[in-house]
Amino acid sequence: MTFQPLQPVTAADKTFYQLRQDIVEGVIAAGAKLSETELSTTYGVSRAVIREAINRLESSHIVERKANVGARVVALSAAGLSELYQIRESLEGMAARLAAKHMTDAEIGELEALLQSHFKDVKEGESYYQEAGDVDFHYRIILGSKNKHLISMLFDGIYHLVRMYRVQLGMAGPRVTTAFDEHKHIVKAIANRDEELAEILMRRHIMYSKNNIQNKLA
Amino acid sequence: MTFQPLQPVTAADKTFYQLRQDIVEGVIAAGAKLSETELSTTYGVSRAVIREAINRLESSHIVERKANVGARVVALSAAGLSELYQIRESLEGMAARLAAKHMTDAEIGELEALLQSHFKDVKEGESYYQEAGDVDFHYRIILGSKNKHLISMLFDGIYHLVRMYRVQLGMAGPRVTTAFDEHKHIVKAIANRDEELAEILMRRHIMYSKNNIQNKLA
DNA sequence: AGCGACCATATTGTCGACAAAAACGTTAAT
DNA sequence: ATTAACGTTTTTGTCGACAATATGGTCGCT
Repeated sequence: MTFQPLQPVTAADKTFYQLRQDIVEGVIAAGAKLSETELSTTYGVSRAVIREAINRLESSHIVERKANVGARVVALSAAGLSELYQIRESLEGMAARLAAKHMTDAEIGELEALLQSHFKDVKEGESYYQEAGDVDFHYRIILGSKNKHLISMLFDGIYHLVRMYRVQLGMAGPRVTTAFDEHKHIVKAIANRDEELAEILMRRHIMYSKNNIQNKLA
Repeated sequence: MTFQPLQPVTAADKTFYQLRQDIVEGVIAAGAKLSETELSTTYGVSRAVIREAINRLESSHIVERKANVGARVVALSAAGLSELYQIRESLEGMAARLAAKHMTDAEIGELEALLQSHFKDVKEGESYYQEAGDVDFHYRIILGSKNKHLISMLFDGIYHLVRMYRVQLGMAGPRVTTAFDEHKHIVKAIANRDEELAEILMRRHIMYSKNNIQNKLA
C-alpha cells in the first residue's frame, strides 16, 4: 500500500512524483545539485515543468533552493532525523487524539481488522511489517483525525522525508513484535474514545521508534 | 514587528509576498478565483511569475488549486479555524517543550525582557498587545525550538492563515491581561527548563485562545 | 420545457527564446 | 605565491506564443 492518493494529471504532476521517488530512493543522491536543464533533458520535458516540480519538492522540504543559484537535494543528518521525529511525535500524537474523537465505529473496526491481519503476518515471521504495515497503520490514524491540514502536512511533507531516511540509511526492522503491541494499545485507546491516552501512547510509540533508529546510527 | 525574514530578491518573491498580503488583508476576497492572466496584468509581471507565486501560496495552504481549472483563495469557516488551532496546539506545544531544552540563557533573558515591556504596555492600557506583542512572543519561542521544519511550518504555513482569520473575521482582543499571565507562566517554565510544564502551559494557552475566538464567532 | 450533444470561448499547461545573475577561469599586480 | 579584477561561460529568472483542457452557450431532440 503505497499512497499516491491523487494520480497525476498534468506533466508537472508526473515529473514531480517521478523526481520525488528518484530522490527518496536515492537514484538522485542526497545533497546533489538539481540542474534544471539537465533534468529537463533527462525527463524529457521543458524547463517550465521541471521548475514547477522543483518548487513542489521545495514545499515538501525535500530540496532547498537559493535564488539565482539553484536547488539541492537536502542533506541527511542525525540532527535532521531527530527534528523530523520531534514533529512526528507532536503531529501524530495530536492525530491519535483527534482520531479517538472523530473516527467512526466502522473505521475503528477496519483498523482492528488491519491489526489482526498484521498479527497473522508477524506470527508467520514476515518481518517486512515495518515498512508497509507500519505505514498503513499510521496512515489510517492520521486520516482518522479528519484534519485536512494535519493530513496534508504529514503525507505531502514529512512522510516522504522519513522514508528517504529509512531507505538511504537502510533501516529495515526489527522492533516488529514490540511495535505491534504498541499499535494494539493505541487502537484500544481509540476504541475506548480515550483521547488523552491515545495521544500519549502514540507519542511514546514514535519516541521508541526514534530511539531505535538512532541507536542504529550510533 | 512584522516578520518577513527573507527579503524578496526575485520578481516571483515580490509578487508572492504582495499576493499573500493582499489575500490575508482581504484585498482579494476569501473564496475568490485567481485568474492568472488577470493577476498578470494587475501586478505587471508575466504569467510565469504569477504561476510560481500561486504555487507557493498553495504550499502555504492559502489557496487551493485544481488541475486545468485554476486556483481559488481558501474559504474561511469555523471548522477550518478549529483545525488550524489544533495544529497550533500540537506544534507550538512541542515548540515550547523544545525551547525549554534548547534556548540559551541569553535568549531566555531577552524573552523575559520582552515580557516586561509588554507588562508596561498593558498597564498603560495599550490593548493592541494581542496583535503585535502576542505574535512576537510566540515567534521567539518557536525560534527557540531550533527545529527548522517546525519553524518553517508555522511561519510560512500556519501563521499567515491564522492572521487571515484574525483580520477578516475581525478579532482584536481583549483577553489581554489573562493572556499576559499565561505568557508569564510559560516563560517561567522555560526558565526552569521544565519541558513538560512548558508544553502543557502552551497548549492550554492556545486552547484558551481558541475558545475565546470561537465564542466571538458564535 | 427539459435534457444532451456540439461548438465557440476562455483559461490553464507547456514550450522555446531572451535577459539577468552567478560561477569559473584567466590575467595581472603586489 | 597569493589575491584582486576582469571577461567568459553557464545557470537561473522572465517573457510571449502555442497547445490542451475546461467552461458556457446554442441548437436540436425527445
